[in-house]
This record gives sequence, C-alpha cells and structure tokens, in this order.
Amino acid sequence: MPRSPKDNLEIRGARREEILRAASQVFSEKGFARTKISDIATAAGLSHGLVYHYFPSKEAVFEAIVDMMIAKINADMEMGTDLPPFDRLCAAIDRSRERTCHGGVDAGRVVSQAMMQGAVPDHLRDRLLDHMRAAHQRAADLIARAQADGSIDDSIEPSEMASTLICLLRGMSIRMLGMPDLPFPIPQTDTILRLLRPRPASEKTRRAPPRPARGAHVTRARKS
Amino acid sequence: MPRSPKDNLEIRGARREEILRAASQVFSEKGFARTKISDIATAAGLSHGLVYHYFPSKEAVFEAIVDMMIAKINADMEMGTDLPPFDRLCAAIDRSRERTCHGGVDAGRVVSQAMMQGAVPDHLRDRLLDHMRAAHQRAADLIARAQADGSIDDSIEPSEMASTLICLLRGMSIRMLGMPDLPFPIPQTDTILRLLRPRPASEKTRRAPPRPARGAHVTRARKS
DNA sequence: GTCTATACGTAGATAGAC
DNA sequence: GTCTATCTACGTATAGAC
Repeated sequence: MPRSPKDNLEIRGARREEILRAASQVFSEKGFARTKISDIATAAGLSHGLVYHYFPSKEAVFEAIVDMMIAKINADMEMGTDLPPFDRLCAAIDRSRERTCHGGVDAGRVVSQAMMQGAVPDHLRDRLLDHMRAAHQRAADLIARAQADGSIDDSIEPSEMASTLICLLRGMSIRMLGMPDLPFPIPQTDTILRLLRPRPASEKTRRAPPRPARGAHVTRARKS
Repeated sequence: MPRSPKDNLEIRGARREEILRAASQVFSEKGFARTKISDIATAAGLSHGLVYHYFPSKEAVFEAIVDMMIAKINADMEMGTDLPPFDRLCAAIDRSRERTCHGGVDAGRVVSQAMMQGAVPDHLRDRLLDHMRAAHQRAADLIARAQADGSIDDSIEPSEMASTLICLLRGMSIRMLGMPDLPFPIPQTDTILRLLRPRPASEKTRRAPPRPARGAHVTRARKS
C-alpha cells in the first residue's frame, strides 16, 4: 500500500523544517551572497536538487529565514512586558549577548548581514528596514519609559540611546562572527549598561561638549 | 619619438593609483566577494581587462587596499601622541565617527567587511587578525593610561573597555553602510564617552552584578 | 597601454531517471 | 520523494588586435 497523503504531508513538512534549520545556520555564518544552495543541502544532508523541490529559489529560502529571525527578535523584545522598563532593557541586552556569544544562530546577525549585503532583493530589504525601524522605535520607547521612572539617565535622547545600544550589540555580533578567537573579552552586560547609568546630581546640567562639537548630528545621506 | 621609459612609469603609477582609489570605494561598499572586477574597472573609467594589466588578480587588488586601510587606521591611532591619554581617546573616537559618517571610504568598514567575509584568502585573514589584535592592544594601553591618571573610570578592565569601544564603532560603521537613511541618530562622541565616565565616589566599590552574572566572560570558540 | 573577444570555472536552476 | 545529469548565466582571468 502506498504512502497515505497524510504521511506525504508530514514528510514534506519535516524536510522543510530540516532545510530551514540548516539554512539558518549557514546564512547566519555566511550571509546571503556567499551561501550556496549546495551548502544548505549538505548541511541538511540532502542533494542540492531536492532543495528546489521544497523552495522555488535560494531567495525564497532566505526570505523564510529572515521572517523567522524577525519573529524571533520581536519575541525577544516582547518578553517580560510585566517587568519595569529598566529590567526589560537589561533582559533584552542579556538575551542579545547570549545569542551572539553562544554558538548557533544569531538572529540579529542574520539581519545585519542581510542589510550590509546589497545583494538582497528589494522587497526583502524593505521588510528588513521596516523591522529595524520598528525595533529602534520599541527600544526608544522603552528607554523613554525608563527615563521617566528615573532608573536611567535622562540627559540623552531616547532615540540616540536606542541607536547606540543597537550599534553596540551589532558590533559585538559581527565581532563574534568574524573574530571569535580574538583574545579580548566581549563586553559584559554590566559594561554595556554604563551607557544608561544616571549621572550624579552634581553634573545634572545638560552636558556641554568639552570640544567644539566635531561630532555633530549626522542625518545626512549619500549613496544612490 | 616614443614615450620615454620614465613617462611609461608615470602612467603606470598614475593608473595604479586610480584603480586603487576606485577599488577602495567599491570594496568599502560591497566587500570582497560581491565586488566584480568590472565594478572596479567601471568606477575607474577603464576596461576590466586593463585591471589585470596592473594587478595579477582581484585578490591582489584587495590585498593592496587592505594594506592601505590598515596603514590609515594605524596613522589615525598614532596621531596626537603628545596629548594626554583621555584627549587621545576622544580624538580617536571622533575620527572614527567622522570616517563612518561622512561619505567616502571608511577604513574600519573595509576591515570589518573583510573579517566577516570568510571568502578572503588565509594569509590576508591572518594579517587582518594581527592588525585587530594590535589595534585592541593599543586601545587597551591607552585606556589603562587614562585610568592611571584618573581621567576615566578604573573599575573596568582596559581590555574589555577597548573591546566595547571597538564593537560600538564597528556597529556604527555597519549601520551607516547598510542603513544610512534610518531616521535614528548615530551616537555622538559624547554619548560614546559615557562608557568611560568615572563613577561618583559613592559607588566606588567594584560593581556587584545586580543579577547573577548571566553574561559571564566568553572566550569560547566554536566553528570549524 | 588599452581594448574586445574568448576560455574556463562555478553556482543557480531544471529535467528526467529511479 | 530523491538523486544525478544538464542547461544557463555570470564572473575571473587570458589572448590577441589595435
């Protein structure tokens, strides 16, 4: 007796999962452009031809991965909604550190890689940009609330502070990707939190740049 | 009368420079793997075949670029040796910010890209790793001296603080590369310096991690 | 010195056998 | 459903004309 349709569906589903799991690993390490379909196939333990039985194109695989990663990051940021803002910030930083330090797939890294690799298709790029905007915004809101309840310094714009934290975490993730063995320690959560620490009342006046503000805001865009 | 050998040399030298200038721009934007020889040729305004008249391979072009970038970064860090440590730190951060924010070639970005792109040849990769080690070390030394003269907080390991600053600057550079138009401000020098700010005497005791040190050191390496 | 035409390799994608 | 053989596109590198 032949396999039932149900069994076939199960096989299809399972294979799809396997491919995605393998693909997320490979994409996380190499990014979109440098990943070959055969890399994914090998990692998943099947022939490269079969990948095309489950996905129409390499791009489609990547798209599925990106969606998974975005969902994972969003889930991370949604956690602990009941905690006070400051604790949520700590937890979010901790989790991000965790993901970039321990082996395995780092969702943020996949997104960063996708963004730097101009090789990704436009609609995907747009989705990624939307995600980044939303993530920044969520972070900024959280920071604003932590400022409001006095748990962190309130002399910096929430949006700039969000940007700073995100840049730092991204830099850490890239560092672990490219130079995991460099004999210099990855920043601890506590060190990162120095960015947020309230300053003593004595210097509570808004910072006056010690040198004539070379580093003025940069909103400028150049690139075509 | 034919061109003198001297003229030929000048032409050769000038062309070489043009190619390198164009290549540094392209590599800075796209990294090694995604850059095509014809991209470089087009940017330099000549045919792709001619590039091979001046360089034996794409790899050789990249190698020359990487050397230029390393030299540029080293020059940056050597500047102002007469200044006090803290001022040197500020200046270094400022310059790095400058390079990543304004258009043009960002040396640090080329190096970062080269490191994440596993596609670069081994000997080049080794050279890059050596450079990174040296840069970290120089930064850590500078930080140690600034701690010694009391201008920055001394409760963090210089090596960790160096690592933190470098990660942050790298993250900023990646951000400007991939998402230059995101409506969130790039961190100002002043904000970055928060990482270094001395803490008030009241909390001068070595930080006691508020939560049970999830973010313990990570030296671990995994990857084959 | 500079260009165009071509050889060669590699990777994405398809077809057909089992 | 799975694999291997094949087609096709593209990018590096070379050869030969001007």
